[in-house]
Amino acid sequence: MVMTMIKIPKPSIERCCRMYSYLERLQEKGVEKVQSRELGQLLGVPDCTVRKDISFINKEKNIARSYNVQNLKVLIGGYFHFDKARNACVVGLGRIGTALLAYTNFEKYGFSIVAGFEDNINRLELIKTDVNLYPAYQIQDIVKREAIEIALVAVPADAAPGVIGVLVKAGVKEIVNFAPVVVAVPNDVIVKNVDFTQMMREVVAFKEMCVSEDNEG
Amino acid sequence: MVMTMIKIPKPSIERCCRMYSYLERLQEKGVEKVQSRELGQLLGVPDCTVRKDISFINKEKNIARSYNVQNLKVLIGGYFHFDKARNACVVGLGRIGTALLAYTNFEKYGFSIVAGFEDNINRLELIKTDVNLYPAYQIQDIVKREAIEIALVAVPADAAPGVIGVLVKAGVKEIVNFAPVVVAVPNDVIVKNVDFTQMMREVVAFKEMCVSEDNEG
DNA sequence: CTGTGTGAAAGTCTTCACAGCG
DNA sequence: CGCTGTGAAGACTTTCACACAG
Repeated sequence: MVMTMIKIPKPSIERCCRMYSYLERLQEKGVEKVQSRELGQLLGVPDCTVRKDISFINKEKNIARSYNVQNLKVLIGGYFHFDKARNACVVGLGRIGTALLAYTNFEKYGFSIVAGFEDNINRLELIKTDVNLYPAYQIQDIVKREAIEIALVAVPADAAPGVIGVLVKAGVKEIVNFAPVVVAVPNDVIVKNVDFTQMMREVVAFKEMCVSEDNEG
Repeated sequence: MVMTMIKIPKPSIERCCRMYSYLERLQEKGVEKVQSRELGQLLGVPDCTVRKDISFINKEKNIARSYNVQNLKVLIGGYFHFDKARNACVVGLGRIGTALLAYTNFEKYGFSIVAGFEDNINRLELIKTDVNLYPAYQIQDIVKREAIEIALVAVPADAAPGVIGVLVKAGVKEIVNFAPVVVAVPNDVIVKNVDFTQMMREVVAFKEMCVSEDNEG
């Protein structure tokens, strides 16, 4: 029942995601309180921006001397539904794909990789993992059967549009795309592109332009 | 001799980087002309934004009927110095690190991976690659000897601050950090964080907020 | 006195709208 | 016409600055 769907700025959403990760870490360390200043330092923004971000989400104002780590985490997590576990799959099991399959942090933070897909049947045999692997033509079936919400796409550039098309048809609405191409999708589907060459170029360009910034998602 | 250092917006820089990749691909395909509309479609922005982006860079106005792919690529590449080849290294040769070592696109687009570093000597022996590998304590020496400008950091979270500190001391000013921590650096150093869990959360959050956007770097 | 919450001001980025060229 | 280039308008984000709480 989301009724207070006040427009919250996109950069603000990104910062909240990062804040959430940081809060998890603080919680693991047993830290109980945190201030907007500290969070701001981490995010590379002033404290007032952090407070503003939180104010978009927090609709009950009890002005205190600092934030309770646990409460703030629950607030953000509840708002974006990070509290709910989600199933994901990896498509394309080359080096990047298998690295993702083995990436242990996902489980820890509420994402379960429940399937891996690969076109090349020979390669399927060779991969050692606990995750169930399937040939690519089974994407539709397995996505539905396993209630997969998120796909990590790590296929070659020329295969990406086809694969993403199939995923979208299967009902996947959240995609992280490691192939260096931009693929058009319906606008209820969110794609985040992670192109390594692109990233190196951006780092170079920012350096050339002297656009420093404390950090960046 | 950059004298016209007019402030160019950061999002604009990012779009230029993506535009550049796209222009490379068009050039490979032998396409000669491209219009702002088409570039805009790719970037998920209107054509006027593309033209504006280009106008920040382009200081000679010859109004024509479309852009020449080759010229535009040279213009952007020249401005951000993408034309110059750059040396990079990978630090941390776990799964992600070795995937990066093997990532063939870098060479193709002007980045040479000239070194890999790893703490665990046993692992060093096992990795098959053409890239020269070194134990981590040699970072300083090799960075200088090989004139390494860029580092891809793929070590565990708790090792990242230390490693990044060493890299910075060695003179590396451009870092892509795959460890899920934000590390403070001097502000002439650019760090781009690539945190997979973070990305999945952002995709989820955007979806929950119905913040669609045609695509995203 | 330290730190949060927030309306309003300032700043940044995007889009409009139209001149000008082919 | 169709498309580029761009000042100016508009939209969006961030930061300020101060009320308020402990």
